[in-house]
Amino acid sequence: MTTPGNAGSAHHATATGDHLPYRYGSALAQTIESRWQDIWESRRVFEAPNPGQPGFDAAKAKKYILDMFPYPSGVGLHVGHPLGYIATDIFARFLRMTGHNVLHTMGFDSFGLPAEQYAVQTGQHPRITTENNIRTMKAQLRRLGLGHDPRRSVSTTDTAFYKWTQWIFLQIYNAWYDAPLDPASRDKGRARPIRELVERFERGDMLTACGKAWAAMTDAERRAEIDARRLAFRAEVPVNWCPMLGTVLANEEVTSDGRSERGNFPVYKRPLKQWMMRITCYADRLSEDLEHLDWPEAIKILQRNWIGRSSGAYVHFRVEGRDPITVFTTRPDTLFGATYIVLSPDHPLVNVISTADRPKTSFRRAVFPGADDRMTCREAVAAYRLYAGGKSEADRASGKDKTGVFTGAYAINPVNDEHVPIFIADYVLGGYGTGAIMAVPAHDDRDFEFAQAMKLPIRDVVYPRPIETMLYFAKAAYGEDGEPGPNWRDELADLLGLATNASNSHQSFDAMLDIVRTRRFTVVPETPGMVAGATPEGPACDVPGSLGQRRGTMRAVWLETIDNLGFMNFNDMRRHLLVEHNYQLLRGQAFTEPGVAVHSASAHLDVNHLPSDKAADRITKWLEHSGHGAHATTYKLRDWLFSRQRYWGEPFPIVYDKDGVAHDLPEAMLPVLLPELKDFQPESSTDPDAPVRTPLNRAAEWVECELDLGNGRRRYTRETNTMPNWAGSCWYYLRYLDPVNAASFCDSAVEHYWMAGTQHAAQTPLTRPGGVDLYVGGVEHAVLHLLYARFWHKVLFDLGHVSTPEPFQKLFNQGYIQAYAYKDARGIYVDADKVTLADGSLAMDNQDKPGPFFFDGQEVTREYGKMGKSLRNAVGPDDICTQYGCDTLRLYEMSMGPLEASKPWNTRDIAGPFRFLQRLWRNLIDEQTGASHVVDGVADRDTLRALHKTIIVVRRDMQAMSFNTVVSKLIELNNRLSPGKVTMDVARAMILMLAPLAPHMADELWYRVVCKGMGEPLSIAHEAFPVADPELAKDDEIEVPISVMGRPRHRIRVVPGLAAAELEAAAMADPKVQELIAGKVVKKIVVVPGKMVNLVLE
RNA sequence: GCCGGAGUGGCGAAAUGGCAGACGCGUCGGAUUCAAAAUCCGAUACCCCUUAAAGGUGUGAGGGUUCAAGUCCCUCCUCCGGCACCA
Repeated sequence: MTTPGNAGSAHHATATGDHLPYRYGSALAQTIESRWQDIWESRRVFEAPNPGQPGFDAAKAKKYILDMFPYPSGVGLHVGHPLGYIATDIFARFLRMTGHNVLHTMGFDSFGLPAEQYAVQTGQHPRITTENNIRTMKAQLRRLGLGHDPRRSVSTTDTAFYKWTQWIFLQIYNAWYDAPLDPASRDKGRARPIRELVERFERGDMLTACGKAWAAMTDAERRAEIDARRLAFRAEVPVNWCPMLGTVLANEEVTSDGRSERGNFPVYKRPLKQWMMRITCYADRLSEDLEHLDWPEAIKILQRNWIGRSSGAYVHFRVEGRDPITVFTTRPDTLFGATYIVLSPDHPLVNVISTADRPKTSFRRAVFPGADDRMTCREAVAAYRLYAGGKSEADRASGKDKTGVFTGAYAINPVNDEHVPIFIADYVLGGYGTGAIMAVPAHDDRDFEFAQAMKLPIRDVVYPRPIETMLYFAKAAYGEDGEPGPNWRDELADLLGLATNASNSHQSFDAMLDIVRTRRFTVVPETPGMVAGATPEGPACDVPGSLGQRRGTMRAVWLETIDNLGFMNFNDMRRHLLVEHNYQLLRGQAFTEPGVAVHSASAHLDVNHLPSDKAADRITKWLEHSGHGAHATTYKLRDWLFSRQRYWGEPFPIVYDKDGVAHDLPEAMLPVLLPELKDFQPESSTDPDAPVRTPLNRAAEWVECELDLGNGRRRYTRETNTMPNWAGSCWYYLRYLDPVNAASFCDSAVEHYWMAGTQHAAQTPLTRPGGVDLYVGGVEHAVLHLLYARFWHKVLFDLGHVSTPEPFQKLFNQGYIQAYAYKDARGIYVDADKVTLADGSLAMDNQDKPGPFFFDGQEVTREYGKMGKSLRNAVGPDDICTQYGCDTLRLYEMSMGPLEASKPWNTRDIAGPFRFLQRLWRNLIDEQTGASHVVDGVADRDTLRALHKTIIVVRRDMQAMSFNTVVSKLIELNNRLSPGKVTMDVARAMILMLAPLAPHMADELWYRVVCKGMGEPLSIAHEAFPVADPELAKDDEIEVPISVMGRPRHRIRVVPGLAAAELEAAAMADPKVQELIAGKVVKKIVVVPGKMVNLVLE
């Protein structure tokens, strides 16, 4: 007999039979959940007061728990989205119950493309779409029972919010980076207000870039000087222009095959005047400050790689009659091996230096499709540029064949005054370093390939120690051109044995060769057993036997090595190493590791025999002294492109006067509101060269404005670009702290309180970066949001607006929820929830069945991937909440596995957590009457022990956010209990431990069981979490396994806490143990008190 | 190619160097029921065996360290993620 409304299919939540009106089923879960969600809201259970506000308790420690800012999508959430939200909610509830002031809320990153796209299609204003979406999402989130402070919720599209986004932009605009003069200094510099820059110029403390005295400069010159230093500035730069999206994109938003991350449209490089953020000033700090953050190591590595710090030197190569070419290298120690120079095809000097002749050269002048030796150098350069420009990013990445052309010009290597040819080639990138390199083919893979393609010389300047030894031997053993002795291979092998031994690094080659030669005539006493000790070759290798035998073995190894090097004979070796310096060419591969400098001496300096790092130091110092270069650190990170040609974003608080000069608006004029528009269409185009016009250009009466900026009312035009999506998410976590403050983006005292670092005894102020205590989100934001937000935060820190140098102290990346997806014959994804098996049953309900699968009568193929819209395999949380209740959904999502792991969704598995809740309910509640049938009194010893053991591990695992094991421990405890027999002490503790995980049921049980259904129903969100009594958790007796030879054979029962000797005695006294070792000799007994005994037999 | 992460029953997964597979799903058996669903109880890594006992094997592969390895070290394979001519 079933209740009509619940007569679902077999896997649906249990029906509430008429005879059991209070069985925990889908309907009861719904009732309980909405009832408590209402109570929480009306009683304002989760409001977290700020210091000074009513209800604030200064005695408690604070915790700021944060979820990554979601975009309110129109299609609603799927069960993958709330995974992190549920986890943070559980953790926040746990913290609340363990005596913390917890700030946890949720807002919306609501500017962005989908709402605008929808507006373009339907004409509905994006604000309306956005507000609808936010409403839907809030309702969905509410149904999950998340304990957020609703007063703190903000949306980036709120004018009261974006007023402050604009204000922060102005802080950045009105700041410059005061970098220390010495780049190696520990002081990394900081942002300062522009005002201080002007003061320094006025005082003459700082020299202007143009070289003129400040007082002698015109207004326009002064403005140019300042504008060139602002942290937010406009520049004509080659940008990623995506004509289909009608906007430019940041580097981070372009995929490696040159398409837009959003929409997968082609992206073109095109010079445009754009707003930029000088994030590169912070590259060093952004990289270094990662060290003290409690973030997953993988994310730190991702960010470090993205910032791409590399340290080396700039080297100036003179060019006769022209400006010198500056290259950047990370290997200044290889400067003597630079045999040519390569410029990127778009390097500004290319046109200047390429010559109009057709020189005869020992190398090939041009290698690329269409190369023609009848061309002059200049013609070849032009042809090559055309060819390289036509290559897409994808072509460049895939095609590893090196191409390039000779410019006809030569540069002078400062270290040896050698003339080296200058090439252009597209393997050198314009945007990195100086857009020019010195090529050291012997020690760089790419240069090696290019040199081979162009038949350029390859000269070794770094050898590993053995090759350096051979070089010495080739030179000194028989004179520079003497005949080798008959035993040269044996001598060399012995010398290599000595020279490669670390303890001989201080010995000169001469001395070692001497040892080799005298030893050959020394009779070695054949004394077996003489193993270690001081021998001429230092500590011997591990080969057993006599010294003579060991020498023989070492020599044999080195003889084989010599044979494998590919030298035909001694003279061949001498030719490659000593005369031609082209061993790497012979080997067919560049040697890119550090080693020892060779062939690196000139009239200016000599670094031979120095290890690579020392040689690099020496050469860099020489470059600096002689004015030919300087130490340098460069970064892959580019300045952040901050303009978008879209409607639905924050307007810039910037206007231009009739001369096109930018003026920032005063704070009193904020916010600059978005104008109303009818047509939101960006001017998308398939033509990469189409003119760029933004939607805001169409709001003529908004663009043209008359303002008084301090010098009377004048006409201005407004900036018509908008800010990128990332702007709001760079600082939203600060607005949560003080969401309605009209006077400031965030009150300073409030900011100090919530953003202060979590105190650890071992941490000094330097290693305590402070910030949000826990930030949970997906790994996809590793380099975009997390880098931009850190950058803004550091600027705000430098300018004194926030108190910590870092925004997010601890970061946690939750894994994805994955699911099966299905493709039809055309390769198009179909709705996964409609795919059936051959017998007509839904594939979703039988995930272990291998198929075949059908959709709409057609066979489809199965794949597996991240749940989402694109794979059409999303499962909605609302459906699950309706069938089982959100408490079950919460438990299921937590019990799937570790939070950080990606794991497959399997609807069928939800029954497990659901049954757990049902059993727990039944254990405490009479399903007939709905009243508590918990008995008064205290549980028996065994149950009490189980309870306290559970409390111990639940607390530990909650702390570690290991919620999957928390769930299983509670299930285990519950499985010991029976309906109507649970005592109040156990029931109480059980309910409290359940409260963070399944808060609705916990509150309901508390009311029915503990309050006995009397009085106002009140939430237990602020009750104290159970504390274990270690005495009660103690065992009377424990079982200790006895292993023989590492294999468990038997177990004995003993009282806990036995010392090793006692445990051993107990084990040996056991008759079964005696039987196991009967007739055998016990060699050793390993005893781990409380754990195990292992008997080692002969 | 480089940098990360991961490989444990039919499935999701547990396991401070100390009894591998907790807990859940599924499956099988039983109880309850006129019957079914739901619920409850029991079994469930594999091999040998009628069964049980006893034994053996087993954490991607191969080596090593250790009294003892899923866990530590080395080599390799597979999958997932990121970067990719960054000088």
